[in-house]
Amino acid sequence: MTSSLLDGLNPQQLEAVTLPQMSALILAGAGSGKTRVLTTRIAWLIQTGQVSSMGLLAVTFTNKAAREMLTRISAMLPINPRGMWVGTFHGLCNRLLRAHHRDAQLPQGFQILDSTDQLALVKRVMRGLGVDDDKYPPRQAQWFINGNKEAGLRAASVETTDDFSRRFNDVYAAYERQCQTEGVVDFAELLLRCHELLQRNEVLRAHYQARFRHILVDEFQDTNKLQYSWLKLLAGRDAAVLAVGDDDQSIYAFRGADIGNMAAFERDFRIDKVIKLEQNYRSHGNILDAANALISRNRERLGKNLWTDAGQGEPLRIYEAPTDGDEARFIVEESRALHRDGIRFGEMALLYRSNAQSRVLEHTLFSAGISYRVYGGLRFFERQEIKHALAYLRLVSNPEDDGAMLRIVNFPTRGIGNRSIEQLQEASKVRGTSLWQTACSSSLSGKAGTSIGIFVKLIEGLKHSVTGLPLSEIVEQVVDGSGLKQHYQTEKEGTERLENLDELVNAAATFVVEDGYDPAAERGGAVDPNDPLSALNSFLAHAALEAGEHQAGAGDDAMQLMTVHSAKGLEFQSVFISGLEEGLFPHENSINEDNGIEEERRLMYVALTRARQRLYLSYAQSRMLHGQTRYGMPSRFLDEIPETLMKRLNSKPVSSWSSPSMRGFGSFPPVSTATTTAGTWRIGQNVTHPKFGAGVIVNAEGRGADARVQVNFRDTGMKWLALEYAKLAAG
DNA sequence: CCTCATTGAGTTTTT
DNA sequence: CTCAATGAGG
Repeated sequence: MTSSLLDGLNPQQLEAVTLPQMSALILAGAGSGKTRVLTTRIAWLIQTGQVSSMGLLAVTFTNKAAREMLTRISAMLPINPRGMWVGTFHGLCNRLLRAHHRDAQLPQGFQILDSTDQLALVKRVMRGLGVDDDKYPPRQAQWFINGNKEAGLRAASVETTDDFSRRFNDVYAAYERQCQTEGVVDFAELLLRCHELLQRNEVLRAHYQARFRHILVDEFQDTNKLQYSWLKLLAGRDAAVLAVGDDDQSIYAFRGADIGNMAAFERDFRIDKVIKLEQNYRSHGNILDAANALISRNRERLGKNLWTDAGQGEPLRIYEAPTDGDEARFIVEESRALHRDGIRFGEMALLYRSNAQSRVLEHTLFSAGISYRVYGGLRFFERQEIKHALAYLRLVSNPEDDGAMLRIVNFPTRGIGNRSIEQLQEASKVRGTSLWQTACSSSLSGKAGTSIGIFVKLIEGLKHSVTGLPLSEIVEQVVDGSGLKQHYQTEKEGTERLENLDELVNAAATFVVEDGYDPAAERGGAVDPNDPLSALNSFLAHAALEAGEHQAGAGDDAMQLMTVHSAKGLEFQSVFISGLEEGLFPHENSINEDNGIEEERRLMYVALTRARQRLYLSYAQSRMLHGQTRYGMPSRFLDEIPETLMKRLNSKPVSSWSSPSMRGFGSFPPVSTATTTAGTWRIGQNVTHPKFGAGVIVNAEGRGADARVQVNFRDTGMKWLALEYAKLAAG
C-alpha cells in the first residue's frame, strides 16, 4: 500500500521520504520537488504507523505554503488534517499562546498587531516619551524593536552602546509596557513570547517535546535566530527534525533570516545525513545552465548544481530598450505573440525588483488591453474600511486596546477632534489606565466629555447587542451599528468600500465553516469555550495573521505581475524579468551592504529559475524614477550568464552604451551639459575614470571650474566628480 | 474641527 | 511621480 505513495520518486527524494527517525538536512534546489518530499514524508510516516497525525508538526513561512501542504496531505491520506499541527511559525505560536495564555501572561482575548498597527503604537509611545521623531525615525524604532525581539532580546537585556540605541531602547521598553497593558502582541512577540513560555515552563516544554516526535521545516534557509531557537526548544533531544531548504534561495537576510542556521543545525542536531535534491523538473537546460553559472559566482555556498533531462530548450532572450516605456511595449508585443502561439496569459509572469517599477508596466498592459494581475498591493484585511471595522470589533472584544480606540473614536466623525483626544490621552497618562477606562469615568468636562460619553455608550450598546450572536451576525451588527456603513453610503467613492464591508461579513460567515471554529476543538486549538467572544477573537487573529488575498484578479487568464521576492516558490511557462539595470537589480542600496550583492544574485537566481520554457531578460537605457529620468548601465548579472545561452534580440554583447544622441530612435531627454575648456560632457555619455572604471554620466551642471558631473560607475556606484580634477575620459 | 495645500521621502516582505 | 504627514485657513 505504501508503494503507490512512493511511486515516481527519484532515489534522493525516496531516501529523504523514507529516512528513519533521525534529523536530517535536505538541500532542495529550485524545482526539485521539495514540497512533494515534505508532504510524502508526512504521509509515509503516518501511513506506516511510525507516528500519529497528532505527533508531528510541520512549519512553513506563509499561509499559502501551509495550505498547500495540508491539501496535498489530505489528498494522499484519508485523514482530517484539521487537528494536525501544520502552519506558519506565527500561526503555531498563536495557537500555543491561546491555549496557555495564563502561563504566557496574556489576557484571554489578546489581539495581534500587524506591522501598520505596530508602527502606529510605536509612534504613540514615542510621542508619550517626548522623543524627537526627526532624529529618531519611528520606522527605525520599529526595526530596532523587531530586530531585538528576533534576536531573543527584551529591552532589559539589550546592550546599548551609544546615545542612539539607548534612546531607541527606551522606546522599546515603553513599547513593551504599553503592549502588555493593552493586551496586544506584534508578530515578533508571538514568537518571542512562545519561546519564553517554553523555556520557562518545564512541564509544558516536556509535554510538547514528548508529543512532537517529528518536526518538518519548510524554507529552512529563511529562519531567523529566534525561530531556530524555538525549533530547538520544541524538538528537545529526541524529535526528528527534517529541515528542507536551499541556501541559494535565501533572499530574506534583510529581515533577519540567518543562513548560518543551516550550519548551526548540522552542528546542534549532529546531522550526518545531508541529502541534495539536484534534479530539476521545471526548467529547460539553458535556463538551468544560466542559473547555475550565475549562482556559481557566490562564494558562500553549500554547493549544488541543478540538472535536468528535459533538453536544452530555447536560448534566453535579451532585449535592450531605450526607455522603460519601450521595454514595457516590447513585453506587450512578445506576450501577445506568445498568446497567439497558444500560451495562456496566466502562464506568463512579469517580474521586477521593486514595486515602483510596476506602474509603467501596468499602464502599458492596460492600454494594450491585456488583462493582468498585480501581487503586492493592498490586501483585504489591510484596507482602510476593513481596518476600521476590525477596530470596532477589537474594542468590543477588548476595551483596553488603545490603538483600536484611537482609530475609531472619531471615525465616522462624531465631534471628537485632536484636542479632545489629547485631553483623553493626558488624563489616561495621569491615571495610568487605558483610554477606554478614562472615557468611561467621564472625568472630562464640557463638549469633549459629552461626545466621548456618546461614543462609550455606542460601544457598550454594540457589545451588549452582540454578545451571544454567531460570528457573522456580530460582524454585521457592528458594521451597521458603528455608522461605518452609513458613512460610506454618503461618500461618493464609497461603493467599493461598502462592498468590502459586505465581504467582511461573508468572510466571517465562511470563517466559521472553513477555518475550523469548533468549540469542541481539542486542547491547544484556537478556541476557548469559556470565552463568550472566542469566535470573534479567533477571527481577529485570523485577520491579522492572514491578511487575505492580494488585490483581486482581473479576469481568469491574466498575466502575473510581481516582485521577484513574491515569485519565490512559483513557476511559469514564460517569464519576463524586467529592469535589469545596475542600481535597480542589483539594487543600489545593496551594493554597499555586507554580502548585499550575493543576496541580489540569489534573488536573480530565484528569478531565473521561475521559468519552465521561455525566459526574457530586458533592460532600459533610461527610466523614470521618482519623477526624474535616470540612466543606468545593464545589470552585471547579464554579464554573468554565458553568452552562448543567450540570444540578444537587438543589442551587442559588449555592454557599451552609446550616448542617446548617437541613437536613431527613442525620445531624447533635454540634454544637460557641463562644459570645461577640455570640452562638453553630456548626460548619457559613457566615460571611464582611472580609479572608478567605466560608467555613465547621469547628471551634469556648471561650466569652467565649477563644472561637475554625476557618474554612475558600474563597480562603485554613483559619484559626483569635479571635472577640473577628475581624469575623466570619454568612452 | 475639517479641508486643502505644501513638503518630504521613497528596496525587497511575511507574519 | 505618489503617498503620507504637517500646517494654514474656513
